[in-house]
Amino acid sequence: MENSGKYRRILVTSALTYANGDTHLGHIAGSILPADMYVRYCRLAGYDVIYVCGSDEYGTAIEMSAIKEGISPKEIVDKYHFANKKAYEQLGMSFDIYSRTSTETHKKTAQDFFTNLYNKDLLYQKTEKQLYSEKEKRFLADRFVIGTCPVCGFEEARGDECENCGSALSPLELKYPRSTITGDTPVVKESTHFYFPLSKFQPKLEEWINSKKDWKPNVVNYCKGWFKTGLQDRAITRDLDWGVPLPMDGFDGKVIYVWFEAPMGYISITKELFAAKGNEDKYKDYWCSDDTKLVHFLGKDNIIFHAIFFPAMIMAHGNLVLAENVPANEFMNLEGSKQSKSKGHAIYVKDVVDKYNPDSLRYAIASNMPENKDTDFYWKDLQAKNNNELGAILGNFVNRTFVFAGKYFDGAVPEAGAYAEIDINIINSIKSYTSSIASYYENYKFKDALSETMNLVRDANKYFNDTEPWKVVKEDTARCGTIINVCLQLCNTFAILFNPVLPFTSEKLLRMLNMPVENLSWANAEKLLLPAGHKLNPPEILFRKIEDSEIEQ
RNA sequence: GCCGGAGUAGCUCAGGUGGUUAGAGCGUCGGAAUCAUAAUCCGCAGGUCGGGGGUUCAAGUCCCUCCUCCGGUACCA
Repeated sequence: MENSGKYRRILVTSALTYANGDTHLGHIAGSILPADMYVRYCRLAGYDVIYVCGSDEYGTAIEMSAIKEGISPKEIVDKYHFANKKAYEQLGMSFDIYSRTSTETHKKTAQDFFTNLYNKDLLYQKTEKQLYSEKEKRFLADRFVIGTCPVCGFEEARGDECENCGSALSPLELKYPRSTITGDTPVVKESTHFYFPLSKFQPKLEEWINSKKDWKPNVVNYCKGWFKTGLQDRAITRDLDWGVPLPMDGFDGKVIYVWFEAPMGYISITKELFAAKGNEDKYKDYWCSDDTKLVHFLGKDNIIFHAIFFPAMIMAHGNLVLAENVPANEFMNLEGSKQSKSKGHAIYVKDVVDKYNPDSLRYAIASNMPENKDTDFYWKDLQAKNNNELGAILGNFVNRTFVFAGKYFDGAVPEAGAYAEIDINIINSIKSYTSSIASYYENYKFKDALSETMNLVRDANKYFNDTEPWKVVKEDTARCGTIINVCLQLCNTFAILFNPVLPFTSEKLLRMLNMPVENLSWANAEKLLLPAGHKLNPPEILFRKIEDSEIEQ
């Protein structure tokens, strides 16, 4: 396998979920499901892999949500952290740990990181004018100031941009500025912040990105676009209450800026994972060794942080591993327009996970994953994929096989006699599919992996049709036994090959086959593991039909 | 405005370095089959590849231009 030479272990992350709202299918499609499929594949392949994720809990937007809902930031993040953690669990996401950034471990990790750079003299301070609300006693982020656009005179222009004429603005340029929260008029006040010298790292970053020949072109080109304009230094502190305080005296009311501190969550959460196992220092095996393959899964809105900012921070730090790949996805829209928390146009996991088979949701999303461009999720698509593909092709094959075994072979695996050519062909195609699917997973081609897996099931149905066991059983029971034996072996293969995308179905199938979960390994997918005489459990329906009435909403 | 991505069959999507009749799944229609959750299998039909211009023996693919959508644009993360 590809990582057996250079890499000894794999560290997979999904973009941390910002804890100011419920997670929706857009998050799942962009950064969570592809990572989960990849990780599940890696486990089956026998790799040493860990999968870390969690809630991103600091920053202005959390404070604003708190004000809006009339509760404290802590209450906000508690509410959404646990809600989202549960939602992911219900969808079968197999994080080794799903934690959060408001922990002591994270605070210490972020502060140590800051101190490390500070002691190397990499950071510098700069004083700038900002808008300050006397009433709220806080500095206002650009987007929380509105006023009259100096260019076109639009009266509702935001501090960062005028929606009317499209001009990029600074809040100091606005005429008649006011706070979007209270409406009061802010004053100009000076504040001193630490800056990270991003510009210094541009040559190293360019060299690094240019060496990545197997990255997606959209990610590479996006970065090159930033290089072309020239990277600028960036503030890494903010005047805010809700965040990680600076690890030094004399900076009261200043916290580490969330863009700088959040990605360190990957590190602190890994620490937590091993601390819980009694050896926190083991995190270093993953974060401080060159033979770790670090893979960040995320949506396109996050490319800048994972392909430029965070790598630069890691270069500055000097003792951490850089990403081996950043397979960014585009967005999954809903019924033709983008999903958005603020507009309420989204499918929240919590609202659908009880209504539908989680595997059907996973399948519908994975088979239309936005790997190359934005895609659309349609309810009728979920229904069609569930009924016409999962139910009709996979469910039906398993069901017709099990019913046959029950009816004619006493619910046990019949003996396989001499194989006919048609038997040998399907057995051989198990092997070739197993290896081609593996290579799709290795290369982050999840849609291809999935359609290839379904193709094997299509072949299986064709095999069933062509061998006509319902006729053969009347003339030649032994031959029929061979056919059903092959079909049952195929079911066992499906339990393994579908595990990355349909984990619940995979388990169910194994139960029906009366096979131990320990058998779940990629190497076993191409083996004919079911011995003759092996007793089967009664079949269950794998995918119930979704009726028209259920999706009309 | 600037940087990056996208626009391909009724629907959802694939189509490194330009090369014979542009692919798949689903849907539609026709046929076969009847073991099975009326589920399967075979076949037909369906596209002037966003518009316009150019390079070339040859363009979905390269160049120019225009339109539309998405992301970023450094203080949302």
